[in-house]
Amino acid sequence: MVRKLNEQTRERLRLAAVELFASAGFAAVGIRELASGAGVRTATLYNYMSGKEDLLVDIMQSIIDPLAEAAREAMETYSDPRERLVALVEMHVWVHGGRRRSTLVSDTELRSLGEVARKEMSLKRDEYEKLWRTVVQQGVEAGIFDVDNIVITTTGLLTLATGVAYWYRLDGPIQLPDLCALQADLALNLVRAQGANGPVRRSDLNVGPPIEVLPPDPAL
Amino acid sequence: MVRKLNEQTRERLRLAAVELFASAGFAAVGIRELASGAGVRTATLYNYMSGKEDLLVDIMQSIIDPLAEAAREAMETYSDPRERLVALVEMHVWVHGGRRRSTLVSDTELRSLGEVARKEMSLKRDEYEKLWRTVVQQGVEAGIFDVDNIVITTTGLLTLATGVAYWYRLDGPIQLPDLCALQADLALNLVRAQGANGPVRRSDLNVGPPIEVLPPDPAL
Amino acid sequence: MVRKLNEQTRERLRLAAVELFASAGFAAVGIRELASGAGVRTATLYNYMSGKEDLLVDIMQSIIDPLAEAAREAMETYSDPRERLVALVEMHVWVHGGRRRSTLVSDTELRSLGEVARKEMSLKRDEYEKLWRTVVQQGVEAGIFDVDNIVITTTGLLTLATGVAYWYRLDGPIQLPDLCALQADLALNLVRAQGANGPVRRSDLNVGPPIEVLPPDPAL
Amino acid sequence: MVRKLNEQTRERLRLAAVELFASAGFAAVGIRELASGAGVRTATLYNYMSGKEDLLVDIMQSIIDPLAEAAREAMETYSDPRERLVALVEMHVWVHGGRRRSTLVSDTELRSLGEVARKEMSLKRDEYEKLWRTVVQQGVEAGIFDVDNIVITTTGLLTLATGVAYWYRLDGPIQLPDLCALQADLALNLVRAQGANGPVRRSDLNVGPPIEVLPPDPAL
DNA sequence: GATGAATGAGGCTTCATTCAT
DNA sequence: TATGAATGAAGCCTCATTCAT
Repeated sequence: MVRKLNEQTRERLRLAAVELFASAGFAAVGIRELASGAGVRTATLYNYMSGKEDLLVDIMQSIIDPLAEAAREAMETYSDPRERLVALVEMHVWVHGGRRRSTLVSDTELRSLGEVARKEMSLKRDEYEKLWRTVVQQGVEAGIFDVDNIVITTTGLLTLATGVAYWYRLDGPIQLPDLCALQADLALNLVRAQGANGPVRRSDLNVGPPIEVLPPDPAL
Repeated sequence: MVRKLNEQTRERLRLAAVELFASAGFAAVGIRELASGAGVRTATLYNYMSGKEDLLVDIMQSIIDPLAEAAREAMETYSDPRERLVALVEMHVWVHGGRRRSTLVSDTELRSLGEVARKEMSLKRDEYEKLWRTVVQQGVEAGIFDVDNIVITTTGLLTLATGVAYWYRLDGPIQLPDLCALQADLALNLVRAQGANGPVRRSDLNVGPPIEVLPPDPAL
Repeated sequence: MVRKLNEQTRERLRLAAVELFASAGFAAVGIRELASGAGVRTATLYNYMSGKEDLLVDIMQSIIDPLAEAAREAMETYSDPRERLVALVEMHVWVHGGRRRSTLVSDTELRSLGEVARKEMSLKRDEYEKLWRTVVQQGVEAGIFDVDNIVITTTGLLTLATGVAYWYRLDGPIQLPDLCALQADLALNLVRAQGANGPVRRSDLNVGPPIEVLPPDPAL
Repeated sequence: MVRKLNEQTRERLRLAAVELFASAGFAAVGIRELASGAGVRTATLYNYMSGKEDLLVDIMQSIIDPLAEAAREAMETYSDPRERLVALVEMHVWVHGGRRRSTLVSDTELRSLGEVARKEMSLKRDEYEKLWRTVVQQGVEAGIFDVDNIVITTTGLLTLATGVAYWYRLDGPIQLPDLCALQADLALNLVRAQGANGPVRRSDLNVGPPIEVLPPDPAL
């Protein structure tokens, strides 16, 4: 029954880290702030981590692994490049909108990692992005995407979908599923996706609701 | 010709600051690094600045003011919302591609500023973004942009154009003017810009070359 | 009995601060000296203070509050202005002679305080001095003090009694109680205090031994 | 004609030093402040001094030498210990009231001097004080001073007369000559100076106006 | 598991001073 | 004479971390 307190502290630390890293940046956050955010003394932190970087790695892994997993799921669930694109965008936005702080940190603080961790994360990220590029390519080859430069456009798609982390608020006027749909349409616009009769929109496609990776959490 | 030693140091400091802030983040850069980057001792730095934040403010102003100026020029030069959009995107990309480090810092480190400077910069940025929103609105009202949500789309346009700072290299395979055109087309896609016979591309419009704000500099 | 290490350090720091500030002046004392005086490294100091000024404030409060308290006691214990004056002088000298270093710092370093603390201390000091002035006035009004200028004379009384901090040594030839009596006589001289048959001396009055505020400490 | 500028700077520097040292203390004053007080850059200061301590030494010498000189004059002019005491007090007060900042520095900053200069100044000061003690002793031996402890009383006399530097203002309500007379009376009180019919006051003695050492200067 | 205490290293900044011009 | 530029040393303070309790 004593272990309950324990997990509370661990959880508060996680939250504090996400909140602080997201708002001030990893380098600008001191362990004193982390400790007071978690309601303990600095020395206590070292029962929960071996160093500040641990916290950062945890945050990143909490994002990047589910994201990769969900991306694979999207690829398996759909085969039409337009549907695949929509699914990718929507699960990406789902995570970036639903856990904006964590994804912000994840997207921003690669440089703050030590060499080992950085390489590992970079690899994962590259693989993830390759999936997206593949889909764009498939759309182009299928003649249903009209794209000048595949690399730039893919980057644009990712940039666009990632951007929601910078401004979206779960408790704002827009519901997360609606945001997903809106961003999916933007993505289809970007690649000039074509349907039977001209430009295609999300609502024209046979795509289910967003894959619900990671429950949204306004604190994360 | 001897009096230049001074300006050389100042220039080297500027370059070092941009380079270091861009790659490691303001908070993670120590003044020792800045000093050695500028080829002087730390005490010497204080002949050129009153504090580390000075360097950051300088960088930001070097970007944000020219950007605002060029945006105003774009608005005056063109009246068609599609042309205006293209002009905005192209001068934005011109700067973000041509001075990627400075713009990266400018876009990322607002939080590192003290309260006074932060407010000032925020104001300027807000005004700048309002210009973009106005153009989108005008396009929608004119029936030539097909946009679901003006705010989200405007944010997307800015995100997209700003994103080039994260990956574009002046010395890479793509020429800056070409990048501008490509990004302009992406923007037109995003708003589903319409011409006489369907979707419009940059090449369909009567827009001159990008406004050449700030000469590109691979070091900046 | 092991838990005292802590208080030992704190005490050593207090002593070092008093000693150093008194002999070299607040501004001339570096935290390195304070640290080595306390037998710790500089970083350790900050477990015991939030800044150098803390130490100064502590010293001042250790003097000024007991002084005010004892002054009030003197006023309550006696009603005859001559007796009151003697009591004030003696408790003042008791403190200034018994804790010369602390009082020296207290009297000298007001200017080294930040604005907030300075104002607070100034207020307390002003109130304290007002008590003295009141006693002089009462003596004049009762016709037992012969004083040309009340303000100047009061200042002189305080100057005189405070002055012992500059030269008295607890371990010198003069005992603290004797010093008190001597200074009391000087004070009576200064105001030309009159008794039944001419000038009055301390031994003519019905005054008990000095109020023993703060035990004397040659280190303080 | 160019030398005029020169002397202006030297003079401004002197004034700035006195003003700053008096109000903040030698150790707390930086050469930047001295420079800006003198209206030049820091490097320029070194055309007028060989180090910060020079300024302090100059200030002290400007006080201590004239003081000693005037003390000797007082001893030569008068022979009655009561008159001598009055003359000493009045010229001391004349200087300490007329040049309060300089005397403040002079009395306070001995500790800030290097060993060599400190010893020299200490010697001068000791000699000066010895003169005072001599006078008190002579009064006691002549049976016209009633003093318990010669050393303590002498110290008290000096403390009292020196004290004016801490509060007197040339531009306040009290004229300097009046202040001298008031303080002379306080001194006579302190030693219980006797005349033909009881306690003696300054006005009972045959003493001329204060020796006018050093013209008063509110800036000094 | 929690923490008080301590610390080496380094944070940013100012110090007094020198020197070439 | 005046100063812009540079600097080693030191200023105060915070950093992340360890360890005994």
